Amino acid sequence: MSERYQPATIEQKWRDRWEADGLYKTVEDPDRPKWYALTMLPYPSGDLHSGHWYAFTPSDAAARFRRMNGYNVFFPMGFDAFGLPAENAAIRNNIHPKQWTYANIERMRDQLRQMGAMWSWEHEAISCDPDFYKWTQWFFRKFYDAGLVYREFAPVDWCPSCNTTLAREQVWGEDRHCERCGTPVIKKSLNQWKFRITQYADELIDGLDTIDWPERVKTMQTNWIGRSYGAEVVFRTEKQGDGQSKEQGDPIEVFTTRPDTLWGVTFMALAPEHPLVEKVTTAAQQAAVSDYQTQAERLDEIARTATDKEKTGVFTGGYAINPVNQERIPIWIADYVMMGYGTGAIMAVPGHDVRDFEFARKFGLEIRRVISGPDGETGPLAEAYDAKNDGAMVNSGEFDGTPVDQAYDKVVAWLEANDMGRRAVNYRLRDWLISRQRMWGAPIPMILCPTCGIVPVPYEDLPVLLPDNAEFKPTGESPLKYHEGFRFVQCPQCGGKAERETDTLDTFMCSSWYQYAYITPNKNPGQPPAADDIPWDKATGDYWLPVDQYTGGIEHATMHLLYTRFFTKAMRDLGIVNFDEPMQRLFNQGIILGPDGEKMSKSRGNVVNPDEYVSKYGADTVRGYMMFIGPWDLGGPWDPSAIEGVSRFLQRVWSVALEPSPTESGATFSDADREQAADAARALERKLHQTLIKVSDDMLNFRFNTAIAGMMELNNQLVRQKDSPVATLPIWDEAVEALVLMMAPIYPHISEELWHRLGHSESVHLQSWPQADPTKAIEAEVTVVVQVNGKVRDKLLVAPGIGEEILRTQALALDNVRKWMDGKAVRKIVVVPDRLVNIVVG
RNA sequence: GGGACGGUGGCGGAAUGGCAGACGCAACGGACUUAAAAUCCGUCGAGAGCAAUCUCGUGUGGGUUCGAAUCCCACCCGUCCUACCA
Repeated sequence: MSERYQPATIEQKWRDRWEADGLYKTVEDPDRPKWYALTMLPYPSGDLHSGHWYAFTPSDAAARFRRMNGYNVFFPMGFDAFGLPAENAAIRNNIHPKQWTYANIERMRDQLRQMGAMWSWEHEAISCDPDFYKWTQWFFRKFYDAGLVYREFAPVDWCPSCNTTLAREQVWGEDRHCERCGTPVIKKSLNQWKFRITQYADELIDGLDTIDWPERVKTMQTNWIGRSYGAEVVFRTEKQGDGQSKEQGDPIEVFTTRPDTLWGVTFMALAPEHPLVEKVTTAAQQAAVSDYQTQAERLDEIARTATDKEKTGVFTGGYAINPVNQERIPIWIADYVMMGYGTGAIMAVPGHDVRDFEFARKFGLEIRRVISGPDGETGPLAEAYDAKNDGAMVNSGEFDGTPVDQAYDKVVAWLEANDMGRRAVNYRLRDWLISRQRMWGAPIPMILCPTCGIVPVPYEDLPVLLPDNAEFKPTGESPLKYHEGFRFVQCPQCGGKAERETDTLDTFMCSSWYQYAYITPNKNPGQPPAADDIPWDKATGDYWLPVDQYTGGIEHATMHLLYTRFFTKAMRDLGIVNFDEPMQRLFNQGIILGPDGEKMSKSRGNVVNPDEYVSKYGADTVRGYMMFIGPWDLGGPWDPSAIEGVSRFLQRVWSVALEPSPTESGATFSDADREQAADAARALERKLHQTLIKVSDDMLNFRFNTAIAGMMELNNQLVRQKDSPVATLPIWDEAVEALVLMMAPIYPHISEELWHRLGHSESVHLQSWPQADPTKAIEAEVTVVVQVNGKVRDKLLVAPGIGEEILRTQALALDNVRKWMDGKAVRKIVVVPDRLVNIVVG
């Protein structure tokens, strides 16, 4: 009797051996197709949790599967190590964020190794290493030189709890809260650095067609960028003082998606903070307007309750002239107009826009119909009519009668010809705000000189190092501002006294290029990054890039996944890479929940610590369980009892593979037994090849749950025949070995142990994936269902590929079928070969 | 308000136009055991029947089809995303 499966005794042994043998070291090999498999890197928070196991172990299985299928796989790992938790821990425990972070990395590296994944640790990259962030700063500098960076004094989103500004993408939900801590953001006006991501808006949408990413992410990015086609129309304000005058004053640009409704404009509305408000407001309305502006500003500062959508606004007393018909229309201010979208001013068409309609009705403004109804109605409107497909223009002068589907083109052409406006595209996307007022990030390599203005730190002076002795006071300004040695410098241009920028870079900047850092991490250690260099060894990068398969959570859909695409496009334009998209394929795994089906959280007390399960069942069982719960993209609750199933499966495989064959145990078989075994052997061979087909397909498509089910079925068949003469035949060993090979990607330790115990000396992870022979998978007999009027009444056991005529005849001869036909006339017989016969009578 | 995804046994799920419930968990019955655990064998959608077998059954209602969990239409419910986007 061989001993039982004891994961504790084999798992550590094999991990040590793999490392000693350099089994997972990456080498370039021009003879094999390359495969760059990348998993979103973790933040070194201190402990590996269930979510890490759920994200990392299936992606490891997929990478291992590729490797067994002949790919030269690059599978690196690293740490996204800058960021707020380190700084908060620093404040709490009075320990430098650097110490806290590196201690956590040590700890997490050990925990990660327990997973038994095939990461090539020699390519590890850590974003807070100076040899990493010198390149992050280099990118900032390159982008600055290319005109993709600018500094702007403008209102920005500020998280009062994190004490820093946030990018638009980091502000979530209807209450506009901080993505990290949940605190509602407020507005502040500050000098901030931004990336011109909007320059790439079109390409960021259109490029989605060229990559194999989930539709969901593509939709989210497309909506986030929010491209809409329309027109810019220039209205002019009426000069102050003379109510009758039609003289034109200041231009007010508006963006509209419906230029064909221009004749229905009955008022204008400006965002409360629109710069022209001051100019158009009359003395009589000044007090009311100021009050409203103060109130609107307060609304930004208080948590917004967007549920209350009652329209508010105030008349400025000013008027504008509608360029298409010279009508004089009142200018209002209203907080439903956003300064951050379009031009911050709208032409209001109450007849055909719900919001304008509500506003007009509340304030008694004119509601005019300029598009006829679906049945040609031209009468007054009881509600806003948003005509898109039917109707025609009315009350619109020379355009009356133009059908709406032609209206846009005709009106825009006319506007352009008469210099009143032009075709325009508008985006919801804002430029990426990258300044953070915190110290645990890469310093922005800029110097502000009273004489020369903004001066970038010269390449040869990079990196701008973070001081190890900075205070970490969260004051709302970067703590680096209080570090005099850091803050005060000589201007590199004039040599005079100057100050460093003390803000640091958004950590999303580090993760925008980390996939490139893995290629040759920490290139030229200790050396400044040269302007004409790139952050990795070019030849190695040419071999591995771009990423073939990326996996990670969907929560980054409009943050990291958008930023890294922007980065790659900007890099391409700088000649750093020669492709358009950083990641060819993307798979989003789901979220692992607590046993109660709720998101795991300390406050709920439903956090599952994977380490407990690893020490009880072993890493292989936990890996298998993660993949067996259900489809990987679905996630789901951690069910502590269901893990038993995977554990039992591994136990059974262990004994099936290692227990002595029946004859070795002293059993004897008669000739008759052996004859019967021949049939059973063919059945086993069939099952084996059917399983190979199924599991190969499932593994390729991340369907680990059904792949595991397939292996369980094969193993169940082996268990049933363990004591029969089949277990003495060559097919038995073939099936057992193939099962062990199929298990290798998901269960790397036990498969290695079994492989060696089965008499092999080379690692199972260097073997090729077992190939299915489709001819051996064909069933000897298939069950053909016989239906009468669509209901199953009997079954036929026939040889596969049998002719339709024979099937028809045999089906009609069945007793049960004749009974249900009840002597009625046959109207039709549907035959699907190898599947069913349906006899339609009546 | 808009968008996406989903709704199948007690539970996780399988089946993407052709035998609904693979695989696993839980439960129940049995073997082994002094006993328990572990292991092994068996049962396991609901209802009727001694049985062969029959009826019903994939959120609800309709439709297409010889045939629908699967395709189409309408609705209900759930989850996530997004939101005064002009």
